Amino acid sequence: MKDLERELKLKPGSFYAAFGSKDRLYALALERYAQEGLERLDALVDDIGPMAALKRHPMAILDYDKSATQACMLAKTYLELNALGHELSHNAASQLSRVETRFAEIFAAAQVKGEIGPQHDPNLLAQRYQSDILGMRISAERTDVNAQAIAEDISARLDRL
Amino acid sequence: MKDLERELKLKPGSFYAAFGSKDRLYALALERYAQEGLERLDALVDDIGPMAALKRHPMAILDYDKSATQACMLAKTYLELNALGHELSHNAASQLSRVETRFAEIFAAAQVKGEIGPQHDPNLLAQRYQSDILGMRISAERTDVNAQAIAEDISARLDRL
DNA sequence: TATATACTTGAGTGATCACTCAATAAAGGG
DNA sequence: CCCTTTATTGAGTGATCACTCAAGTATATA
Repeated sequence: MKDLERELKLKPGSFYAAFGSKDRLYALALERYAQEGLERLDALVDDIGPMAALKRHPMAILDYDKSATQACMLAKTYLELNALGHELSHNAASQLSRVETRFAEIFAAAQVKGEIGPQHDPNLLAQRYQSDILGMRISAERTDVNAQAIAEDISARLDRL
Repeated sequence: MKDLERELKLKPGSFYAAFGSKDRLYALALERYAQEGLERLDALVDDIGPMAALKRHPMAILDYDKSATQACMLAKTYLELNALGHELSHNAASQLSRVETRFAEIFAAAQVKGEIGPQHDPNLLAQRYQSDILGMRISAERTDVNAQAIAEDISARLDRL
């Protein structure tokens, strides 16, 4: 809160008039975070098609704003607050599901275009893909792990579907 | 601390006499956590060999103590405390590296036995494997994700090396 | 200009945090 | 049995947390 007050140049009273509470603003931040991530993904799909977008997405995540924390804000929030039984863990969980659903839609689109065999379940592919990305993003925050190699491997694995 | 005092039946003074500080005990807990995980892994290797152990390990993690939090304590600690610049994030990071190193050794052993082709780098395989497991363990903490399917997929992928 | 309305201010509130320490009790040695 | 040492106790400390609110300032309307 101190950091926010300084950066936003809002005294506590103004902050609470504007946002209601720390948690309310945090919920908004979670939503925007997920929204912007999805927009970048959708832009990729529009540019290069569903399968190519899924293959490119992991590396795009690593390239995007290297200065910021690499691990997923939704996952971090979920893990941290689920353990405490905090309300906001539900927000984080539903945003994660929202992203997962979009992944599934893109896998399904790739399947329709024949880029993935019809034997695969797009929902399972999406869960595995999201799991891979969460792992990669944790790894990317470590200094002694080659996250690029992991991103490349995630992409390479999509070729073998 | 309240929880610890209640469970350990130690008043604050006794706690600090015994453990020094909250962080000192936490460091011990991180070490034990990593140690016990490695011991279960090594037992698996002894029982069924390196490659079979790596294939079985993901599902074994999900089976072990389902009542507890599924996400990796080392990863959770690292993510949470690295963001705050906290000392203990280094402890968590080095325990993660210790586990990663053990994975690499097991991959190397599998390679010696001819269960994995010689073109693979055991260190990279270990990083990707650990990343997969961290992702799986996050997914396992979500109620709407089929973590078993992810575990099976991690194993299945090892067959294609 | 006069007055009503909206926004801003920052000292202050109660709760909780990790932690301390003087007092007390228990254990061990001669 | 006394005395030294070691362990336990729990009220209390200062720091920090999210948050409040009465007072002050700016803005809009008549």
